[in-house]
Amino acid sequence: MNEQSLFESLSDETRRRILVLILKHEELCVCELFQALDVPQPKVSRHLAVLREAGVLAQRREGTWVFYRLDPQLPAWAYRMLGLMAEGVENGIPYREDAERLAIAANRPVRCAA
Amino acid sequence: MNEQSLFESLSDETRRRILVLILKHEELCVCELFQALDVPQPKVSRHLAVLREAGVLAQRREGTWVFYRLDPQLPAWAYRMLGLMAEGVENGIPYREDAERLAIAANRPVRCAA
DNA sequence: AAACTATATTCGTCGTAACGAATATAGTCA
DNA sequence: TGACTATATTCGTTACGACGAATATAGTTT
Repeated sequence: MNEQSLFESLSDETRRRILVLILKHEELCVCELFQALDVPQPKVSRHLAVLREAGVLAQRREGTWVFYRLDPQLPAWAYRMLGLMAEGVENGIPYREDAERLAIAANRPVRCAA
Repeated sequence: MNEQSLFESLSDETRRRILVLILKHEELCVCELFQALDVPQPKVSRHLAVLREAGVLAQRREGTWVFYRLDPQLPAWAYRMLGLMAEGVENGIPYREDAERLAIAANRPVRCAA
């Protein structure tokens, strides 16, 4: 991760919305994200690529699904910064609606309890 | 301050350099800033205008000098985020050099001790 | 008033980021 | 193999941000 690409990542609202959801849910797949944000799938994929190439997100494939999570190599200060970002925005528009749409999204991958 | 303009502000390195210096020194004038960053004065003024219009910085005039400081109305989460940003970058290039150039800048306004 | 210092703005140009639309790739299952 | 699901990429266009250069404004001093 380099500093410039981290802050460029945060300058786009779609990417902040993705990050806020992932911060709260640890790991999400593309189909959960584009339904939650209510945007076209290619748009989410392009922004996920930006976040991946910036070293902010890491990906993991499982069958046809691709799961995204925070890159474990993210420096501590950056991780804490993302937490404050989320704290600052998560109660506003459109973040609250994103969380609600995620809850009712279709075809979500099954997750084991603990 | 609105969220979008805050993060847009942080996406430019020149603006981050300005913010890191102001976080450490409370208040600086334009002539201190452009000497510390080693960039043309109009460039610093333009970036200061962006930060001011974003609600990140506030200004105060004193004679011909204009001093910039953090906007006191900045939300607490944003203020703490800027602190983490500074912590993350201040030991790298070009932030460390900025601090050194500020220390030897010419024509700095006189400040009273305490 | 003129001269001087400090700061701000305008202008024209250029690079780049985001977009919708279309299409391509990867993996699964019959 | 072919159908199907999930995800990624390319293409052409458009909007916007940053820059250097030049100039304007504001305040001070004589």
